[in-house]
Amino acid sequence: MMTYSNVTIPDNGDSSALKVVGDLKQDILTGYFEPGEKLKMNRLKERYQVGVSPLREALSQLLIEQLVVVENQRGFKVHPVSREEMLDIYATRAEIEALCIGLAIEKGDDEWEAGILAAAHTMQKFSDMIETDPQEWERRHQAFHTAIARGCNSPTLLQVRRSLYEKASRYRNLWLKKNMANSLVFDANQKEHQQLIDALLKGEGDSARALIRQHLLSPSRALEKTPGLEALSG
Amino acid sequence: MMTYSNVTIPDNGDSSALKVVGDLKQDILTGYFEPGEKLKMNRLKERYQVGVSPLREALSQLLIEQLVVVENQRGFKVHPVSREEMLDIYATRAEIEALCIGLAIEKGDDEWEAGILAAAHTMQKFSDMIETDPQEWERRHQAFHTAIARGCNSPTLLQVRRSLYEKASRYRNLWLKKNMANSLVFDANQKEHQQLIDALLKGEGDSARALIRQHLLSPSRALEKTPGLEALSG
DNA sequence: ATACGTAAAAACATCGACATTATTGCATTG
DNA sequence: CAATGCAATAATGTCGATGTTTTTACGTAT
Repeated sequence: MMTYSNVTIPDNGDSSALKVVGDLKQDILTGYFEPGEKLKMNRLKERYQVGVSPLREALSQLLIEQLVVVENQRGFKVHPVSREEMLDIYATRAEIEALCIGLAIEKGDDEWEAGILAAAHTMQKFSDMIETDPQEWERRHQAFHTAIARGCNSPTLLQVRRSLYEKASRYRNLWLKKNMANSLVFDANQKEHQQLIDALLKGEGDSARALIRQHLLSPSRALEKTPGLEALSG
Repeated sequence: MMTYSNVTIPDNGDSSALKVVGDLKQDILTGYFEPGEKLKMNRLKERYQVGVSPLREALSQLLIEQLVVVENQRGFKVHPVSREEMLDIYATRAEIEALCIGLAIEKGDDEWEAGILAAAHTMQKFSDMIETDPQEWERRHQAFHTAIARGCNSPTLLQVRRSLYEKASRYRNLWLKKNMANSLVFDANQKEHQQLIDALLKGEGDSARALIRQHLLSPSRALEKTPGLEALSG
C-alpha cells in the first residue's frame, strides 16, 4: 500500500497475480484473446504491465479451470473451442442446474423463496432495457437464476455450477461477438421465467427441472446453428 | 531431452512445475501436510528440490482446486478441513454420481456394459487382498465406479466427478491415517456392488441411483462419527 | 529451377538468484 | 500493561542464464 500526501492509490491489497487472473479470465471469456491463440509472454507483459512470474501464476490458475492449455515447452495457449465441448458444457450445465433446483425445492426455506421473488422483480423491471444495456440485463438474469440455485444450500455444488457458467459464458460471448444484432434470442423468454417461479413455489420439482433444462438448452441450440462460428472447428 | 554419450538422462519431458503439482497434491491428499498447515517456501524447496518459481506455479494450480488457500501477502496454507465441508462434498459427490449413472443408463451401449463387468471382475478377484494391499484395492474399486460413470459420455461431467473424488479422498485419507485398523468398514460391501450392477444392466435407473447414494454416503457417516478427527474443527 | 533436408540463428519458455516489500515477533519506552 | 518501533523472517516481483523450439537461410539433389 502506497500513499502520497493526500492521495491513496487504489492499490488493491491483492497481489499483482490475483488481479491479473481476473483480467486475463475476462479477456479470454469475452474473446479478446481468440480460442487457440498463443499467449506470448511479451504481449501479456505489455498488456497487464507485470513481469513473467505473476503471469505464469495467473496462467497456472486458469489452467485448472481449463481456460488455457500448456504444451510442454511451448508456452500457453487459449483453450480451443469445439461444437462438441460447447454442447457438452451446456448439457452438463442443464443437468447441474436441474439438480440444484431439485435439492432447493426439498431444502429451500422462506428466505429462499423471498430471494427468488426479489431477484425476479429486479430482473423483470429491466425487461425493456434488454437491447439498451444487455450487459446489465445478463447480470440480473444471472442473479435471478443464482437466487434459485442457492437454495440447494451446498457450497460445493454451487461452485461447480459457477465454474460451468463461466465456461458456457465464453461460448455465449463468442457468439455475441459475431451476432451483435439479435442478442435477445438468447434467454429473454420471460414466460419461461414465470412458469419456473410458479413451479418452484408450488414445490413441483419435476416440472421445474424440466423447465430449467429447456431454458438452458435453447441457447446451445442457437449456438450450434449459428453460421458465424467457424472458429468452432478446432 | 538431453543425451550424453550413452547415458539418457531421465529428463521427464514435463516441466518441473508439473511434476511438483502432482507430488504436492499427493502430499496434501495423503495428509503429509496437515490441514491448515502453513506451506513455507523454504521447506517446499527442500522437499521437492526446486526453486520458488515452479513452486508458486504449482500452488497456484492447487489454489483453484481448493486444496490450498492463499492469504494476501502471507503465503500459502493447506486448505483447512471441516465436518461441514466434508459432508457437503460427500453429499454433492453422491448426487453427481447418481446423475452420471442416470445418464449412463439412458445413453450407455454394449461396450459400456462390458467395461463394467470387466472392472467388476478385476475388483472382485482382489476381495481377499483388501487388508493386504488396501491401496491397490482402492484403485480397483475406483476403476469399477469410473467404468460405470463413464457411460454418461460427458467429459465435462466426468471432470467434475473426478475433482469431487479427489477432494473426498483427502478426507478419506485423513481418516485412514487415524484409523489404520478397520479400513474395511469403508466401502468393502460387495453385496452393494452386485446389486448396483444388476440394476444397471436391467436399466433400472431409479434403484441404481438410490443404491449409489447409499454407497457413497455411508463413508461420510463413518467419518462424521469417528473420534479421531479433532482436526476437523477448523 | 524447384523442392527437400539440414544447419544456423532467432525467439521463447522455464527456472533460479537476487532485490524489494510486507508481516511477525520482540524489545523498549511511555 | 499497552503501544510503538526495530529487527528478523518470509513472500512477491524483476531480471538474467540456460536449454528448447521454431523459423529462416542455404546447399544439394532431382
